[in-house]
This record gives sequence, C-alpha cells and structure tokens, in this order.
Amino acid sequence: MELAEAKQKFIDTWGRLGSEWGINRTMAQVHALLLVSPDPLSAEEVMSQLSISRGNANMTLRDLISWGLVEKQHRPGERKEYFFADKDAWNIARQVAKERKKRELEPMLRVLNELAEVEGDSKDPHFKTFQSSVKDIRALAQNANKTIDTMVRAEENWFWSTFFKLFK
Amino acid sequence: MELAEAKQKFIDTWGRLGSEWGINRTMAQVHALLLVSPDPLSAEEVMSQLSISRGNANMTLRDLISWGLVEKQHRPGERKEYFFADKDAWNIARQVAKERKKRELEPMLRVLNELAEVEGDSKDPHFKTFQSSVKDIRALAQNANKTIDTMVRAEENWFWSTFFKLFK
DNA sequence: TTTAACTTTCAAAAAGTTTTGAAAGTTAAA
DNA sequence: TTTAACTTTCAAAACTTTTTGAAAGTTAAA
Repeated sequence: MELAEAKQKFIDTWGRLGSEWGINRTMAQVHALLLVSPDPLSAEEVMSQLSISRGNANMTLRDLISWGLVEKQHRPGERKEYFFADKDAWNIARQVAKERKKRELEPMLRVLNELAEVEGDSKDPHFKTFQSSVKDIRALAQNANKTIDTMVRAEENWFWSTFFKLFK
Repeated sequence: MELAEAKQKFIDTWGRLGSEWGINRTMAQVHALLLVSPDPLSAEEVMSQLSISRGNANMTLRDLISWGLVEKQHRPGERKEYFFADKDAWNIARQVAKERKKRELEPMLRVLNELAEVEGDSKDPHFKTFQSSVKDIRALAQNANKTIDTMVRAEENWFWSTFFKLFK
C-alpha cells in the first residue's frame, strides 16, 4: 500500500469511528489528517486535502481547538494561521474523556441526582423499580466520573505501566 | 416531582445520552422505559407509552435484544410477546462495552494493524509521522480492547467491591 | 488610513438518519 | 385447515445534522 493510500484509509477509519461515537465525521477526519501531518497545515490545505468548504474547515478546526486536540500556530510575517495536532495518543484519549465527561456525563449525573431524590410509596413496585434503577445507574456514572478524573490527572508513564495492570 | 414526571425525565435523559454516544435515541428511550418497568411490557404498551409506531417499536426491541439488554418473555396461552430489561447496571455496562468492542473497536483494530504494516522511507517525515501516529493509536486501542475483555469476564462482585465501595 | 489577505458567520441546501404505517408474513389456537 | 392475533418488513416521509459558499468581519502590513 502506498503512503498516500494508507493516509486516506487512516482518515476514513478515524472518521467512521468518530461518527459511530457521536463525533462529527468531518471533525474526526480533519483530526486524522493533522495527526499524520508532520507540519502544521493551513485552513486552505485542510480544505483542499479533504475537499471541504471554507466554512466547514473553519468550524471544524475551531471545534478541534475547543476539544483541546489541536492548536493554532502563528508564523511571523504571515497572516495565515496554521493548525497542529497533539500527536500523543494518551493525551488525545485523556482530552476526549475529559471533554465528554464535562459535556455529557456531568449533566447526566445532575439529572440522576435529582431523580434519586424523588419520593414515593415504597410499597409500589413501580416506584421501587424506578428508584433502584436510577440509583444503580447513578452509582455507575459516578464511578465512571471518578475513573476519568484519575485518568485526567495521571501521568503518561503511570498510565502505561500501572493502570492497565489492574486489568491483566 | 411525581413518579410519572420523574420516569419521563429519566427516559428523556437516557435517550439524550444515547444519541450523544451514537445510539439511536428511541432505542435508548425504550430501554429506559423497560428499566423502570417492574413487569415486562408488550410491544403495544411500548408503542403507546412512547408514542412510537409499530414498526419502530418492533425494530427497536429487536435491536435491544441483539445488544443483549432486553429479552422476550412468553406467557402460556398468549400470542403476545413481552419484553423485559436486565436491570443490573453492571451487566448493562458490560454488555454495551462488549457489543461496541465487537462492532467498532475490533474492525478499527484490523485496519490499524494493516496500516501499521505499511512500509516506506524512514527518512521521510510524512512516513515517520504516519507510522508513529498509527502505532501509538493502535497501542491505545489494543489496551482498550484488553480492558474490555477483562471487564466482560469480571464478576459483579469484583467490580462493585473494588470500585463502588465509596458510593454505596 | 487603506488595502488585501485572511477568518468568521449563518441561512439555505444537501446529506444522513430515523420513523411511519400499510401490507406481507407467521403461527397458535380453534 | 382456517382464522385471526400477532410480528416483521420496507419504501416513502419526516426529521436531524452537516455542509456549503457568499457576505460580513477582522487585522497586519503598506
């Protein structure tokens, strides 16, 4: 397989994975493109390499920056901005976990906490099932939350050497 | 808050979470409905409680069964089938992790393995960046894969006793 | 300043996904 | 076997999300 073909396959695969996990396909593709680029790319280069519009490239790059996966670079004497992706897989995983926790897990936990407080007739099977399902799922979510906290705080070395041992 | 209102909120929240994570909103809502139902429900009941069509209810229930989250129950002397959700949060998490691993992680790993084999000029920065990004992400994916394997094999007790102690 | 090289916005269009419901299929009981 | 109670299918419609591109906005350099 040629490098160009392999890059394309990587971009497509990363894009598919993203969309299966609720992340905009184009955003994942732009991320993949930057992951395999040794140097920062301009918006123009992203547009032409992925055949996407200027508006789309702009929004997507801003999203990637807000996810903490990409940063802008400025070159002296040039108006153009360049975009560069953090290439460290563990940083990427941490960053994504951190953002999704903030955007999705925490809001859900707030609702679950509220629902766990709902009072009712403890003889009513409907109430009993509701309460135990909610509390059980809440415990799971709290646990996920805590695990992500630990993950976010962890150093790379700690992660590769210690964390996965638990699961071996 | 009334129980009925709380149930509705639970169903909506679970539905939203599902769609943020690439799981059909209705499927997540049907799952939530069954999670708070002490008894199995018929397709008819699911349809009317969530105001969805017969076709949608049927497909969604079959999907939930294929995810291992719901099972059909048959009552002697009745044609109708009833649907019942496993209420155990740890089983649910394991089941979802197992299915997503099979449906998404493993196919991606196959592509990454293939891409990690691509040969090229090790003096070329494009090739070097490609190779190291692919290998690094592959290592992460392999770790995730292994972690899920362990999770799937783990007993409930192991999980609850090791992780959830603080929250009970 | 002014200019022009760039970035950002956003309404409309396109693409993708989900839902509907009527018709076809299935099967348990009579 | 026939019937009718139920389940399944799938093409078309509705809905949701993403993308486009032209216009507006910004700003560094001349």
